[in-house]
Amino acid sequence: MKLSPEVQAQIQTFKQYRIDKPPAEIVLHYQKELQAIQDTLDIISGGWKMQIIALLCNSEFRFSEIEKGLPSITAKVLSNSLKDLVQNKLVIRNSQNNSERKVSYKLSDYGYTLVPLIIELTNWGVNHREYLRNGPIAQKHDSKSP
Amino acid sequence: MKLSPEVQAQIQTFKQYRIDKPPAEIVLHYQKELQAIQDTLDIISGGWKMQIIALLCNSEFRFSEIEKGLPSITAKVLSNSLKDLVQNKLVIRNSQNNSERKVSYKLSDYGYTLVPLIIELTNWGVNHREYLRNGPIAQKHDSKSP
DNA sequence: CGGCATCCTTTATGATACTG
DNA sequence: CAGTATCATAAAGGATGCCG
Repeated sequence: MKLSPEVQAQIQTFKQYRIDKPPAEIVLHYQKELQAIQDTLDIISGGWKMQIIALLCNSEFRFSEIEKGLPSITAKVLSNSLKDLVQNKLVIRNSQNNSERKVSYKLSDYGYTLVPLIIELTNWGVNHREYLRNGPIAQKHDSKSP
Repeated sequence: MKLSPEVQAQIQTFKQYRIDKPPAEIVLHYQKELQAIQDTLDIISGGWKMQIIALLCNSEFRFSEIEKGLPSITAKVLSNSLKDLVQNKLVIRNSQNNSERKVSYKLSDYGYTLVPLIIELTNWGVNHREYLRNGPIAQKHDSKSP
């Protein structure tokens, strides 16, 4: 686990910021944040949505291309996920010359606002693999060595 | 939707970076990233985990305090979630003087590595509420006005 | 090709009750 | 207080087949 200095600072801020109140009030104080987290997760979690979005970040894909790209997804789940994403305005469905035979999907501008989140998800996942491989001890040594 | 200049730059980078390859190869190229995203989501999604973590960021809580803090969670789900989180080394379970009557949970150092993710989840959720309220048109005007 | 309909299995969650 | 056990239900996911 190598954390960038900014992230370490971010974490330190989080750790040091303490509200001097009983738990119940702390909870109250963070209601909105917790709700926001839930809102986001409701949209992106649940199956494959985030992977689909991550794929679409990089190119426009057709239905079957996504299907092949995410090998263990089924047509039904993909279909449902895409429908949700389109409804949430994150993804744009393009049926070329009205033929249902040639449909492609791409991220909307709004969809691209998820980029920072995608980056964090990716980073953490990559780090986590490392963490699992190296064992929990690895981050013990001094991080200041040049 | 107001996006910070850095985020806008980030998004631009993402949008402009294109691999000039057929979709199948793009997919191949991103396999590892997609896997990482999935890994992360496997750990944090599924129920209430992220909210629990977000709560624990701010203080040490006892079981019943979390239960009250997340009003619609049930003891069973909380119990399972905590067990998973402890197993993934994100949360530390503290049973004071071995009495099962007084147990508290807090984030581990490793758990704190989720902070950047929590921030992004929160940000996006907050923005999304705004987006839903203002309608999708709001981000149309020039972002450079001082 | 891009799906939807159907059926079936698996998982997750809820309600309720109970224990050390 | 901090859970576990049990039962019941809902929701998600897979398999298969069909259609425009």
